[in-house]
Amino acid sequence: MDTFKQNMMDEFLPLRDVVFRTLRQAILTGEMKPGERLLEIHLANRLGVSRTPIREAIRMLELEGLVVMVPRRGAQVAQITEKSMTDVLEVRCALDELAVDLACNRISREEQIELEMACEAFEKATETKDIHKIAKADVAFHDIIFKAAGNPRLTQMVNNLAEQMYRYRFEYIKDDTQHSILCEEHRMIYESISKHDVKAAKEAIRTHIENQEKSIIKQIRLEKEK
Amino acid sequence: MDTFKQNMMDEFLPLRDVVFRTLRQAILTGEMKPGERLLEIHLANRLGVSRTPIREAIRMLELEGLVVMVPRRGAQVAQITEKSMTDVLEVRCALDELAVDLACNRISREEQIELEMACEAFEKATETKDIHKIAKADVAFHDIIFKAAGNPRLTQMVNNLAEQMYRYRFEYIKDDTQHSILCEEHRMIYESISKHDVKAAKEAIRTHIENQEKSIIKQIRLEKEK
DNA sequence: TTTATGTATATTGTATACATAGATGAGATC
DNA sequence: GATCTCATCTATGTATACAATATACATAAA
Repeated sequence: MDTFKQNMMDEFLPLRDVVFRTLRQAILTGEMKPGERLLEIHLANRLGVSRTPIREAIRMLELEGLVVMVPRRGAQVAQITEKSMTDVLEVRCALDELAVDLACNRISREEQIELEMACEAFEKATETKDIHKIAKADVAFHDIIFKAAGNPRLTQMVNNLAEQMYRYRFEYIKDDTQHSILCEEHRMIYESISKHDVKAAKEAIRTHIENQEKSIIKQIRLEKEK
Repeated sequence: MDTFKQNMMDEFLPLRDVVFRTLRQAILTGEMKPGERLLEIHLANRLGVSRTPIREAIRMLELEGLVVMVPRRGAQVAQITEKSMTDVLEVRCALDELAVDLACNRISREEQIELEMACEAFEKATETKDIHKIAKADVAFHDIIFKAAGNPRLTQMVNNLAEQMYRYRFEYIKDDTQHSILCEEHRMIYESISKHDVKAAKEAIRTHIENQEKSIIKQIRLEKEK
């Protein structure tokens, strides 16, 4: 929970936002386990703030679906089931398809270049075997697509969904037998968008997401056995 | 703002949720205009509660995109531009397509019957010319599709998006020259889903949403002129 | 006349205090 | 020994008090 201080330093934000980020991170990284209760006073003492910003942060987490409220018992970290994960992925896939569709039609010359560079940067990153770096390069690649799609609302929604799979992300990227496949998929996506080939681009992103889905499902089943 | 008492009676909810619903309704019905500030004490006095539940409700509205926060100046009702509306509709269309796609594959025998009945109920409703009734029947029809799609996450997201167009909904339904077209569209959707014809169903729902979009855009331009 | 500065005020941000419902546990009764 | 009752305790829900900051207005200097 020492990310609190980092988030604190980062910017000049209201405490609620700092708390929100801190708790979200804790949930997404698995530091706070599903079912775990979020006791307000406890968190307040822990983070050195009053209950007010804690409560406001919980309201935000609730809307994001990361915690669920039990009446008169407060908040607890939302359970993650295989079903809830495939539900999220179904939606995410549809939104990612929309994003590449729009990007095909709206991408600018500059963005095309950015996308190509991001694609290459990702390949380079895989060579380093540094999973944080790889994850970052991956996000950067997809972000350019969203920017090119020119629909902030879409971007916001996909980001929120993508975040929910954060905790499985690293497991996926760690598996370096997958790296060449990932690079290939990125290249396919980049090329189809460049050629404004909507059909191919959607196909490519779908494959990309579906592969991720398989990996995540595998991970969930593995955890369940434990 | 007297919907507050109604919401209050409705159930045994925390005040924050009552306030949330009340404010959301006020924004969606246009009672609170875009750009209007949400002054906490003001609202608290008006609704007869303290600032705490008001603040928590504002956090929720913020996440839903209905209000925007200006640092140290508080919340104001989000502006609605033609762009923001088409952004929402683009996403909504993609999600609705996903919904019918899933529904085609997952709909049960009972749900098929429900859908047929809802389709007929809608036709009957249009004959009454009672726009509230028509709107309700329309929602019911689409709700069955979401239920059949079997993805609660998807349902939640579409509902949120659909809500944002609430204020234009009535204008759309009021235009009774459109009623026969609406019925026809619903019938197309119902039949394609019944036949598990994914392609046709997606085509049908897309047409349906695009028609709505045209109507909404027209409405926005009309308001702009004033 | 314009700009800068100081002060008052309004409003958000944060902390704390009080009220109430639900959980827990001890003791009594059957 | 089991169950029921009541007291107590814990945590949330709500209200209020206090702090910090932005805005507006007025006044003074350039």
